[in-house]
Amino acid sequence: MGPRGTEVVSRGSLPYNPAGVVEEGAVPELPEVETVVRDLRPHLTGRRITSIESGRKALRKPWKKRWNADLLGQTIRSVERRGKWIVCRLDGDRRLVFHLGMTGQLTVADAGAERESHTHLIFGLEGLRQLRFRDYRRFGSATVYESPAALEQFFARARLGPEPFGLDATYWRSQLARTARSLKAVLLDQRVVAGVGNIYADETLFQARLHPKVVGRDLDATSADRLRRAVATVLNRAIARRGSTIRNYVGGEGLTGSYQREFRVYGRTGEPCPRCGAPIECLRVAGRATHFCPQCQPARG
DNA sequence: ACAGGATCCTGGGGGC
DNA sequence: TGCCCCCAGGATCCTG
Repeated sequence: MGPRGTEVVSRGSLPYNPAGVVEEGAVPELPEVETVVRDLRPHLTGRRITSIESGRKALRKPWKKRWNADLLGQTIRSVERRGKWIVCRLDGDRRLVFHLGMTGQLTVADAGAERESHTHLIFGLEGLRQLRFRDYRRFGSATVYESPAALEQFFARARLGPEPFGLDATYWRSQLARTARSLKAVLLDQRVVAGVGNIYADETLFQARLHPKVVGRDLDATSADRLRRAVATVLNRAIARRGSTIRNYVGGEGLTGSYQREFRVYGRTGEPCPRCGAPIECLRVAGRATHFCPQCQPARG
């Protein structure tokens, strides 16, 4: 049994409000996830989990009932980011891990605050606060790993690549040199570098002045280095703006990001390139809508 | 091994 | 007005 005052609630379904306004999240890539982590950290660190409520609808990975008992009464010791994953370290060495998928939101709210639709998990915290996980499209996940080794095994099995900051130049060049895939596909591949999604892949390629369809192994060392630096530059700039808000994405404190105002190419099809004025084009590359400037990002060169 | 495609999911928007 | 279809794109599974 957990400490006094704790409870496990798993009532099968949480209040659902189909008429409620769905606030579509931004696509959470590294800058958005980093913003959420920074926002949540002061609210979660040192807080004990006093109750857990899980909804009936399954997320990408189903929440296991036994995790309720596993986590109850445990204290959150730290909140970190790894790629697009959010990792909460608990005492007892367990890890509570979230992925926001496409539309996930992780926020701290007062226990009495209105429960919004598509809320799938609620962790009661000391001080009548709650950690809430919403995700209307349910591409996100919440998972518990029994030990740091178990979490590392999961990342290893997924072959999660290195963080995009301070990337080793030799590693980066070799990753590009060994692949026949497009640069767009390489940037989206979490095994090569962790954290980049569709928006920042396009912004990165514009920053590096490289065409998204250029094949990795065709890239010379100078261009490869330019791309490596562009990834960090673009992501850092976005973090400084608290990520991008498209429609109603909110960070962990309910605040919006502003990087979307600085998109150079993403979602700007037909608009003039901010560098040369040529109309931005949109192609399907690696299965994703891909925005680029045909003048600044020539297909060959 | 590698690359590309299908799958999951929901709401919004365009076409007729 | 309503229906149908497509689109958005994270990770992961499947196929060639």
